[in-house]
Amino acid sequence: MSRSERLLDLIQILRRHRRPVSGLTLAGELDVSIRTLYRDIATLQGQGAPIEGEPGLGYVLKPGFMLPPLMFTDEEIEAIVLGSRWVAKQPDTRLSAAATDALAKIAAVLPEDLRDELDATALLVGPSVGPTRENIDLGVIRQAIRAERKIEMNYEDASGAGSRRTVWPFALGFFDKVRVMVAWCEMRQDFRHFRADRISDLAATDTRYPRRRAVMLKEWRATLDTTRKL
Amino acid sequence: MSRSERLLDLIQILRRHRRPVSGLTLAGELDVSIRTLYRDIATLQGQGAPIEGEPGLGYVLKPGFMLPPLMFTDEEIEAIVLGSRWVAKQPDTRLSAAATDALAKIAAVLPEDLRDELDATALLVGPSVGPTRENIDLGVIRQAIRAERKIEMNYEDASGAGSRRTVWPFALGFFDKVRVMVAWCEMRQDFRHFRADRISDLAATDTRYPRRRAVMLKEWRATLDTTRKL
DNA sequence: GATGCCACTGTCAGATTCTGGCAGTGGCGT
DNA sequence: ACGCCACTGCCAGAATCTGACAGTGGCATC
Repeated sequence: MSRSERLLDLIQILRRHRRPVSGLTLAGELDVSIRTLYRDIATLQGQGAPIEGEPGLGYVLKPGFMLPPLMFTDEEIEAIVLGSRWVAKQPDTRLSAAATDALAKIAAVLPEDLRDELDATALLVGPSVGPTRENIDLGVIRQAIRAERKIEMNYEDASGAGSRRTVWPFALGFFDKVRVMVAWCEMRQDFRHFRADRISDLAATDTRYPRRRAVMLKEWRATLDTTRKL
Repeated sequence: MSRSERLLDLIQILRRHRRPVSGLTLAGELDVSIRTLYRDIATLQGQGAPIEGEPGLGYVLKPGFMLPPLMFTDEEIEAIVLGSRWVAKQPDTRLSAAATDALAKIAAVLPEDLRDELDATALLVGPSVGPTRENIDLGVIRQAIRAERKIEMNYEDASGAGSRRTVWPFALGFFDKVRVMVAWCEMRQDFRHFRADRISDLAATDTRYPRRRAVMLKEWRATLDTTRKL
């Protein structure tokens, strides 16, 4: 196994363990000496991987994605740049910032001439359609979805009636003018769509909901096959 | 200089020369022997770089972007996935396909568990707002922008009057319901916006327009500072 | 068809890099 | 004080990379 393959492997092993892992354990799994492991960790950190080591504990990899070297065509890069610019114009500030950061990260590693080309990418996104009346932080919803946590909130349905609900969120839909949370509603015991601008007093809980996000997403999609809304 | 650095250098050198370059020249620039150069080329090709060698001519790198290993946070990947999904829903078929391809390329190099996570990314894009009446191929415009070529077309302005024009396209704006080409109009001798759904009989020419795309983009942006439309 | 140019491959000794073991430092909690 | 562990410098042996040489085959020119 070549060195670069081993480095990718190391990242995968770190991903699997969420708790800190001792260098000795890692060295064992990779079948190299502890000395080499320290060198590998240093190399990865040098490449920007957010690995942290604490004496007495071990190593932890902060959650994230490591992409190996990758080749894109002009059109593929244009598509990614355009898409990220669109996301950057969304009202969800954290997601918007992430899109900007991602582009900046890509630009940072590119040679100068390609960076200019990125900047000059001729695809632009128009302004978003007027101010949104969402008064909640979509970041909280995305966070809850990632962690598979229940959410409590007040919701005002189309008829204007309000209610407090506990839901299991698993998707977020981006429409032209409105964002919609898709969740299992404990009250209705069914999938429900919640327009973000009708949600108030949102709070993510620490309670994990009992089903897997990906499974619920699949089931919900199946129920949509006829209506085909998202 | 380490081997991996040299490989990146090699790609940059190939990028600079658009004509085929002989292996001997490349070896000279990298300060390695020709034998090593052949090995490096083989390695890059193995990593997916579209390098082609022709006996009697030399090597050419097909245009594209090579990204070195890169680390993204969860939110940054979510932003890229969401953005690409949005682009994939755009009516421009080639760009839409490129977005899908880009996502597939990223998914292909990811370990299985991360690939699943990508698929299960909980951010969805709503359907586009009804059928577009564009009867031209936006891909032709994007191609002309990249190559800095003039375009000839018929255009029907807001008042309904039609005219045949030659324009220098340098940007493409994506709004909620309509796409707009931004170009220098030879007829008006000024920047003009052209709604894609009012363009017909579009044809890219082989004539290169006399100014740089990036410069025109900058100038045009300056004229917008007050109105702030894109 | 001979010649020149060039991509491309196999082989092998020597240069270079990587690796493992060892010794030692320092932080942290028991 | 002790154990645990991250982390560093050093050095000899292992693994890899590199350069030189020899040779094949495609293509165009003379």
